[in-house]
Amino acid sequence: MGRAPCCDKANVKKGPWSPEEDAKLKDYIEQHGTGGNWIALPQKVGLKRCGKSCRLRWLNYLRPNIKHGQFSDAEDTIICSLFASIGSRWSIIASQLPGRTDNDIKNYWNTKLKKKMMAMNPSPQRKPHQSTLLPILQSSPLSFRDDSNKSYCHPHRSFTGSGSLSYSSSLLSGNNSSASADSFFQAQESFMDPTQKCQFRDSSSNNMFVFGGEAAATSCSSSDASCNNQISQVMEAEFGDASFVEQIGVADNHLYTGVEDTIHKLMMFSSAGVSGWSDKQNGLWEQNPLDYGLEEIKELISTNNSFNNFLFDEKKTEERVKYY
DNA sequence: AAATCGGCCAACCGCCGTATA
DNA sequence: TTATACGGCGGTTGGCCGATT
Repeated sequence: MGRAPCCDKANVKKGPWSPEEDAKLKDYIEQHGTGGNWIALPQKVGLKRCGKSCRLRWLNYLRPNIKHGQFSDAEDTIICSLFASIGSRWSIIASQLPGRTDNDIKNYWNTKLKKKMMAMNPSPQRKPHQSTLLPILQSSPLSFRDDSNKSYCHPHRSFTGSGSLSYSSSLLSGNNSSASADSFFQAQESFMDPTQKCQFRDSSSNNMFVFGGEAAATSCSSSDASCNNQISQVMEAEFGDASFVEQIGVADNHLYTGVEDTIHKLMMFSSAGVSGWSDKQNGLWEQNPLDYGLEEIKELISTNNSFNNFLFDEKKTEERVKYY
């Protein structure tokens, strides 16, 4: 036999929470905690609510340090890069944005950010060097730095090269955004040594991103330096340029290893396609993975159990978002 | 001033994996 | 071992509110 029924569905209140209900729930949890049992909680608190409803209210609204309101450009960037990598795994994405809830991010994506992206890319037939992410990156207070203090920037581009190299804001802030976009990515592609690592730091959040070179290559278990080029090809197919940024770590250690692992596997996945590997026995690939656009990749992620397992099972518990 | 529209967001719904009796 | 509740998640809905006509 199973457990007793959780609550009398006919006698639970639905709809918006009153300030009195909020206060009751908040006071109780602050004094006694949840007790690890949400279903029993409403009765203890004296609320005619379903336990699930209490849980949601607490997690999305009442718990401490919840951030409401405007998302920063840095947050936009993180959301976009993670969405591109792992799709609509809102809880994982939320784990990278302290104070934000999965519900918040989901709403923000569905109502604003997605439209922002669509507006930037009205046609699915994107031109080369037309980046979905660029305008968001453009609006971020970015600076680039050379990880090894060695200058590898293009000599004719306006970077400065000693230690902390600052990216010229003039490239990003031009009136003609598409022109500056092209300039930006052409510049990046031309100066980047594929064996080197290029990082940029979002100064507002102190998040560190890495694209290109060794960082990506060493994330690839095959130690194949071409891995990085291959992930670039995948990203190029989707974004129209090879400059899509892989977030492989953040300075404040908020990034879960599970996410890193997912991105790592995404790289392996792209690498596998190039090397001719396929998993048709499992029905995983019907075509060379490099022939998939990112939307198709995300579709695969969301619908194909094999791929889902491939991406997530190993570190499932690590990926679970900790709300407390 | 009233009606309509559209954006925003809190909350609900339903599914899935896990825990438990 | 099995049936069922629980916890968690993503998708969707519906009401509120400000902007526009």
